[in-house]
Amino acid sequence: MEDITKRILLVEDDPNFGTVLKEYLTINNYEVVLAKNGMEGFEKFKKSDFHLCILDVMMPYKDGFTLAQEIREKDKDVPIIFLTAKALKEDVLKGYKVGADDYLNKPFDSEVLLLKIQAIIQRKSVESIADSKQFEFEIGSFKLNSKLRFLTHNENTQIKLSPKENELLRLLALHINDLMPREIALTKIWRDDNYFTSRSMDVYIAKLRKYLKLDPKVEILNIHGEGFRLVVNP
Amino acid sequence: MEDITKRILLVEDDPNFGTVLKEYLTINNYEVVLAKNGMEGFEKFKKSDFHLCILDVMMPYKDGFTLAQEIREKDKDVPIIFLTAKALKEDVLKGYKVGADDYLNKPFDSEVLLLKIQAIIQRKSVESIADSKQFEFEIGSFKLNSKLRFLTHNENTQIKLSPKENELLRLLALHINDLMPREIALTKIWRDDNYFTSRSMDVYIAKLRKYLKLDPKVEILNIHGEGFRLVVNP
DNA sequence: AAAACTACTTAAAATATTCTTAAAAAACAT
DNA sequence: ATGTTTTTTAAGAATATTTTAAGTAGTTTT
Repeated sequence: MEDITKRILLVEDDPNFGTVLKEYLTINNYEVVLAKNGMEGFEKFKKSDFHLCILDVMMPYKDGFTLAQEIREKDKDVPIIFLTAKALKEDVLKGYKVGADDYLNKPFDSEVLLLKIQAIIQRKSVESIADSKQFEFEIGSFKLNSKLRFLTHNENTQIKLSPKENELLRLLALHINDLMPREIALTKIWRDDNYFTSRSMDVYIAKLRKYLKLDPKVEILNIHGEGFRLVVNP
Repeated sequence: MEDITKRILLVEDDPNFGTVLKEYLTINNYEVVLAKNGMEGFEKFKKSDFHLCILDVMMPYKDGFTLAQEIREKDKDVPIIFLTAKALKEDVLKGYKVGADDYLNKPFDSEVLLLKIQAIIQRKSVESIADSKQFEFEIGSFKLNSKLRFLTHNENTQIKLSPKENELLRLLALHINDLMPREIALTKIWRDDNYFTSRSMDVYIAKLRKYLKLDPKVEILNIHGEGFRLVVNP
């Protein structure tokens, strides 16, 4: 896990509460940018790169939901937490619809907020392993180019991969030596996790194993009931 | 992030309402155990492991509050939601005194219930982040990797573990040198505490003992009538 | 010391999951 | 439209896992 300090955009129109919360988060090792309304919040969001946004719902000019929508247009993944004084059902629903990751009613326990921040940032970074932009992998004596969809062995043998073969091998490579849960592959690649897609995946695992036979040190192990593990033996 | 479906104990004496609510929650991806009175509710609670309890307040023989108290004695953390037809202030107070996490008046909006369930379970799971995932353990000259489900001895022997073997050894390791009560393993791993699951557990203890023979300093002791103890002798 | 209960051992039976192969269906390209 | 590639479905075989059973051994209670 990378160890850079995480950057938080905090949009809160109450200046007292805003600065106190900023202080508190800063003490707890986050880098916080404070904006005092939706307008300013969006400007600051565009100018920089954040790991998390904390938005007050009730703000003059531009409320938290509208801001969230604008932010979502720019970045569909950044986690958003709403702060709100009222716990109206419509609001909570609206929030989740806009893509909230969490919801906190004021007054809230600051320790809970910290834990939530931690959990949400961590979850997103785990999820984003799969959406990583890495397209080239070394797997034993193989090289996988998952952009051009081929697998090369020792510079001389080139195997063309079908889209599914390619994505599956890439996902295995991203988790190399570690567990690649069935569920992840099914939801990311097949977009559906059921009996038949799972059988389909098995068929693809068999195909990949056939290709990978060229290097006896490379194998795909099954972890019964959990998923698969691409290992490169020494 | 674990993705197991959350288990709910629902105690409701009105059989019609009870089954409908159970259906509704099941559709929304919870695993629901329904009990039709306080007595049965407590029995079912003791036998398994739940993420949330939903208790009707007005029930013959044993009311929701009394049941909640008994549940609290067994587990001081499990979230409890009360369902009640009347919204008497004393009752609400009594409920919170017993350790309610939330209160819902019948008739209630099922969507609201879902949101509350979601929020409460999520909050609790964030709070318990500390006791979360320890996946690697040293047991004498063994190393247990309970994510990849194997037990290594002196770097050279690797033993694959089945899911139950793995969970049981992990639980023993979490209580190392200390008592690991039968009841805990049965409710956490087998999710049911009865004669047969207990016999099944014995079989697994025997399997683990066989593996652990490689290091004579490591043993699983039985504490008659109580449980087991994984000890590492000097 | 006998009775009653609890734990241990072993193996077979029952279940569940994965692997293999091939054909059918769908998607894509010419 | 037709051939090619890719993906899904199917079904039986092979494995892996879990439960059940039954006899034995050990502990506690009476």
